[in-house]
Amino acid sequence: MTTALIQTADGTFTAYFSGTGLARLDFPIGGRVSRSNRTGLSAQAGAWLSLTERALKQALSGKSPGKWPPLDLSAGTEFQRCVWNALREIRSGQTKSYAQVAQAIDRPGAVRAVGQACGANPIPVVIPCHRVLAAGGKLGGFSAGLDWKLKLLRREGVVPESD
DNA sequence: AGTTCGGACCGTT
DNA sequence: AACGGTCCGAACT
Repeated sequence: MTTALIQTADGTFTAYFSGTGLARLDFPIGGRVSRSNRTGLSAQAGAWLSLTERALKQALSGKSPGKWPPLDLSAGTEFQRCVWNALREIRSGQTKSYAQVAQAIDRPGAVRAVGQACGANPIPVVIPCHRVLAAGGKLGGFSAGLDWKLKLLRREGVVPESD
């Protein structure tokens, strides 16, 4: 896997590319300053990086991200990939509850497992785990920090209920 | 209305 | 066997 840094107004993300596509995206980690490094990438990875960079910046500003590179979700279990695919169908500005997602993948009752799967999502923002709220439109949790979840949602025009 | 509590549910480690 | 990014109903303020 090759890694590459992506600078945005919100910090420096880290992207991981396998031979199949974008496999992982990390939120900025505090305090390190480095510049995007494109050297040493295969032509294909370079192209994917360009796509990722452009789409990520669009997504972060609440606009339509356009085309993402192919995603490599092979690290996940079958159930997790199922959930992640369902998440990708939630458009910007829309939200679903964990129960609704469970419903959508035809496993009502697997509500908590869905929560787990969301937390295991390797490609946040691209796979919009932040658009999944708790019942009643309440914020729910977020492994990368609730501040991120709020920030992303508000840029898409979503205002969660306060409990 | 709001709050707390308890149990049921299911995939992962 | 234990833990979640949950949910719902019951039983209280």
